[in-house]
Amino acid sequence: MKSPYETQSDFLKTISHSTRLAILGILRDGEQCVCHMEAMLKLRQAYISQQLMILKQAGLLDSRRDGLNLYYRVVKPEVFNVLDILSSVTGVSAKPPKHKHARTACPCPKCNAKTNSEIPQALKVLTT
Amino acid sequence: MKSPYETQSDFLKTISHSTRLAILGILRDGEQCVCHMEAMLKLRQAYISQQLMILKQAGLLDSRRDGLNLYYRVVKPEVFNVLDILSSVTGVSAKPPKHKHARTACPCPKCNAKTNSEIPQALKVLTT
DNA sequence: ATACTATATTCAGTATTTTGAATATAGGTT
DNA sequence: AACCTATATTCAAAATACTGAATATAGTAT
Repeated sequence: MKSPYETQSDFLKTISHSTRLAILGILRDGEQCVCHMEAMLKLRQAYISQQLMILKQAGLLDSRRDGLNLYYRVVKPEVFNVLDILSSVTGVSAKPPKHKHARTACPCPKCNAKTNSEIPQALKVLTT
Repeated sequence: MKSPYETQSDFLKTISHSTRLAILGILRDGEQCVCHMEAMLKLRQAYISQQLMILKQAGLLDSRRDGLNLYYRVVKPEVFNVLDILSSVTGVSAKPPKHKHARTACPCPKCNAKTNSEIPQALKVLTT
């Protein structure tokens, strides 16, 4: 039904949005939960969720639940190739905001892994 | 003023349009006049001109006049890299329509070069 | 069961993009 | 100058995308 050009422009349309590009940027290093993006991007949760749905419906993302948290990841790593080329064409490389600040703000286990690991395993068991 | 993500999404927005992708596809082999695209794409001239302006204002194209004809070309060849990656990500490669049919329909000197060259140079001078 | 937490969905108003129709212009030819 | 040809511009209607506000849901813990 769809011409190749339409298929391609549909794909481009789903990623030609600054928030969605930022999300993809965050997911470069692997899966992340929604609350993490919320902290990094400083945007409302509902809004981020909307953009995640758009990316997911387009088949770019998939998600995995772990307890209360949902971790999103990029399904096709080739997407990152597009982002790379994009940086070179536009001359600007969009790095996601620094982790440091956001990590403290995001409450998910993954983001707090480092902090938690400072608690010795033996002690950790006791505190649970 | 503009964040890197905005710059990138602006670029993506200008190319995420099937007609504009088709135009870029046609310009892969080098500059072409508007009437050529008109014949290849079978779209109205005014419409193609609009899309050309969008691409030009975005800094992707430039044009050169030769007599009555205006030849457009892609300024940054890196753009083609984006198109290539795009094909691999989407799984569809968008080839421009066959030359053969269009060439006869396009009246510009460039497209009729082959036909004209069949007329011996000496004779050609006489016919002019 | 109740309450809480992380995430999703719906809806509506606004802004932007798309597309077509009509018209304008600039350069070339006679 | 008058006319033709190739291309550009303007305008408006229709379609689509963006964004925010409010609300819903699905797990989890108590």
